Amino acid sequence: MAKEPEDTIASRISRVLADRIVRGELSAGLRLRQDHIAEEFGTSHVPVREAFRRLEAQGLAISEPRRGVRVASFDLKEVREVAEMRAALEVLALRHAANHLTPAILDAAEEAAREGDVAVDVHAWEDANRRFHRLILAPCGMNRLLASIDDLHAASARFLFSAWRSGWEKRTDHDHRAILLALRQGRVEEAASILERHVQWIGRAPKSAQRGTNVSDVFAIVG
Amino acid sequence: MAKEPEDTIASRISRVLADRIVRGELSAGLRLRQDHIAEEFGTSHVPVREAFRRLEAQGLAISEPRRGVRVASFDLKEVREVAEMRAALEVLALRHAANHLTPAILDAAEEAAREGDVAVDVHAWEDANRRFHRLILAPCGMNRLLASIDDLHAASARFLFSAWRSGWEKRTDHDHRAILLALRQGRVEEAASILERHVQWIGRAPKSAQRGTNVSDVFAIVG
DNA sequence: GCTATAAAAATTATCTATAATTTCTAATTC
DNA sequence: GAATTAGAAATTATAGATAATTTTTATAGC
Repeated sequence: MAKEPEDTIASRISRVLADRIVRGELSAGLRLRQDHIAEEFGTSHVPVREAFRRLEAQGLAISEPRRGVRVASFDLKEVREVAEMRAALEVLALRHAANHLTPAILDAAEEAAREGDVAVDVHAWEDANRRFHRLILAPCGMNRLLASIDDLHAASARFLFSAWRSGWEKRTDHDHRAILLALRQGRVEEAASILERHVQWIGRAPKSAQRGTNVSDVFAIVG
Repeated sequence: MAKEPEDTIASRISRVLADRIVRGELSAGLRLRQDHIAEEFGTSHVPVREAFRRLEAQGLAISEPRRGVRVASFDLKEVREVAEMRAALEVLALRHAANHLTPAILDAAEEAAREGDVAVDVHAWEDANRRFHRLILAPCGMNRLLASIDDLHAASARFLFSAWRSGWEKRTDHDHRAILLALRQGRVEEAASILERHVQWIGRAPKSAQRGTNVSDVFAIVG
């Protein structure tokens, strides 16, 4: 019982590695050695290589032929790029989801927002945040779009975790509430425009560091 | 000499298979048997499996554990989804590219538009079309965004080829010209809005078929 | 003739082995 | 002591082999 969604060793490895990269347990630039990973998972390196191809496509690893795979690095420019892509795609998804949003879904999203507010660490906050966004976007029923958004969200979360490695301050997210309110009242375009601004905020720091700066120097209130 | 960009057998295989799928030589639903492909390329099946993972990420193939890989099918709903994603992302790219567009680039794009107008078949037209879009978007310098757009463009081209399998009528693309004119005169938002409408046109047929319809029943003047 | 079932063939997923390349280490030279 | 180079160790990419699963084919029953 408790069957996993995907069955192959390769997909399991790619999921675990993606999670570690996003959480910052594997830091940018680190070499991913196929034999070592194979040994850890008790497999040969063949499925490991397949997992690498997946991570590459997600933008979490980069592979140079004959020279191995390393954890992708990311600078502020890329974080902003991801934020803008997310803004564009989430707005699209929300417009299509709007008609299919039920009160039950909006209530669940409200609950996710509440959980974000009381989160005790950045991981709990991000988990609630991701649930919020997924809940209001999933009803669009556009699978390719949702998959892209998921990948971009992972990249954003990676930045979030790396920037917030130390310390966590509780705060209330007004944007999420404003989005829900607009949606409940049928003001879809207003919800979309708050969402757009909300997501674009990522990587826009108060005291903005310059290009090429290491990401962890910067702070951003993110969603 | 004449070194290819990527060196591994897996990447070569994935490029060739992607091209065949897009051109319709491998039709939707067809099983891709790793041993057969391995034999064709004179390799073992290991690099073939890696190529499969890449195609999967591009949305050109779907893989079911233990049951093999098949060419992804696509219906009108998915074509429209891709069109809307492309519209959203190309607009984003154009806004960022606008400041970096030189007269030389715009001239090259004009030339690509001209080549599209005189194309003798759908493949030549699509080639010119892709060059046009790439030329005006690439200067945005956002690699992840451009890679996503490329994948979406491939999906669009696949639809185009499947819809146009028989017959080709010459036609002039006014949108491309209008976009260039607006860009030359610095009216970026106007160019973006023409581009958005232009790309969204894909899959919007004159005599629109209903959901679940086979894609090749429908016609659309696409970009 | 059609459906169900069982055996055979084909196919996938993975492991082990190997050649080629890269990276690391240490000795040698200036 | 720093830079260079030669050799050793590690690593990648691919091939070949194998167990498990799925698909196909052929057969038996109705």
